[in-house]
Amino acid sequence: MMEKILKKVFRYDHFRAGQQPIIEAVLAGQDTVAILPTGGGKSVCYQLPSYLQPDGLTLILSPLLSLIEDQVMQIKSRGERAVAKLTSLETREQKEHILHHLDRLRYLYLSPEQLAVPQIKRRLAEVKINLFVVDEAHCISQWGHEFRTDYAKLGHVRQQLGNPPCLALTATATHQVEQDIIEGLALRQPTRIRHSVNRPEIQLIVKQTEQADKDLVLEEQLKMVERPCVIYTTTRKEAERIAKLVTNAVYYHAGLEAEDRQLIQQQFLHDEIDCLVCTSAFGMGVNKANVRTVIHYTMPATIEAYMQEIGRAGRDGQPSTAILLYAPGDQRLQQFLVEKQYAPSLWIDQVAQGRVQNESFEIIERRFGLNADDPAYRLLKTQLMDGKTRAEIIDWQENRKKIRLRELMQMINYIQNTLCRRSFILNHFGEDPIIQDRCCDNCGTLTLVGPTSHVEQDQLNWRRRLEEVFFSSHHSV
DNA sequence: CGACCAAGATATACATCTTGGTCGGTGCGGTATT
Repeated sequence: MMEKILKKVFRYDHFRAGQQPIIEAVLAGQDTVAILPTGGGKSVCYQLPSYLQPDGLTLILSPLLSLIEDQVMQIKSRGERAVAKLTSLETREQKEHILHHLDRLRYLYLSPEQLAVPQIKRRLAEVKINLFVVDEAHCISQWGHEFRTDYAKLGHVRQQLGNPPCLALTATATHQVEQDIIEGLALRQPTRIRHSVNRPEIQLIVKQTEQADKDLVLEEQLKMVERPCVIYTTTRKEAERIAKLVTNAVYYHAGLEAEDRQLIQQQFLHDEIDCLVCTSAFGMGVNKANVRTVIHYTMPATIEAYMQEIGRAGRDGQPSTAILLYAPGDQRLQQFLVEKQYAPSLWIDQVAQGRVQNESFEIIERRFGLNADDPAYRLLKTQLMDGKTRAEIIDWQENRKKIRLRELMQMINYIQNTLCRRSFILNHFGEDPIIQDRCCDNCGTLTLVGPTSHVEQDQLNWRRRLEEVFFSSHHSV
């Protein structure tokens, strides 16, 4: 029966590794955490069961509006019309229309923030929800604690919706992240389906250098690797600087206009751009099969983030390369970025004091010159509104900082480790070590090829189009 | 915390050093402003 639907609705002949047990668990009504390699056909896992159920709704929580958009389009393009999305892009009228006709829907996509809206929550609590899906579930751990706190509240919301069975999907999760997911979603004895996070097609290289030589080392490496290539930097400024330095490179970060971001991503996807220099803003949901190389000009803050980022290489299974450049002191910027996410104790005192005296946040903000858009302040505000005391907040923050600095330290350990890098990572994810060809620089089994270019001359008109975009306007940097 | 930059000081007539300010990532949503 499952195979029939797979063929008829999704036009696939066979299930891919891991899909079947996940679907079975879902159909049995079990809470499930599934760690599947990227591009492993995760959407079939939650879209298929719906056809084996007489009625009811599948809710899908997704981190990015662009991902929601893509998924809805894909579903519609295979002929399924019973799908809708609830985001800030819908008008109030559209939202009301959707909420009044939930019985006609098979799939509803939304952001965690929308699910926190009382009116939406109330309405959804009245209908039968077959499955509560959290896509890119590592966001619960990565963003839920401080950056997008609605992620951390999904478990509570799910209970308010009558405890529908839950499916959490991600490509990379340590046991700690998996634990965060289970707790964050309030799962009960979940079925855990875990595939190896190893990506055998990606060889792992670290180049230690001095700060002053970094550009040279980068250029040297670029001569030896294949394109398409992604270069990750920590700051927007650096992304722009390096994009100027590298032939045919284009930069990408969250400071660009949404249209420019979309254009650049599309051009990269269609092999019209050969080398993309970006911050961590790039990558989630990007499914490009032939990325041959990912270079980190500066390191990310965690090994999980590193795996996510290099995991964008080699989706086609062909030999690929991940190179990380490290100069002493590189971790300091990441350390700073961790610390600046938390409010200084002065703010905590000022705001907590004001709240005790029953003052509005608005008045407190004005008196102490606090910026309502500052993420650190907003986190503090959320915690106070959740009823946490000054002492609890300070304890919590100290603990979180400690955890995150420890994660950063593990990243440093990866860089300075002199044994097999792959085994180091696998161990980090709780897996057994492995021996393979094209492993890592420490194993000494690398293969490097000459540079290649997938960009044909006649495709270079992207430059013209980009120049139009950049020199005509508006874009903020 | 450190990189970067602009303004000012120093010592000399153009350039270098010092000081002080700003900035540094990821996204949702909604509010205030053009």
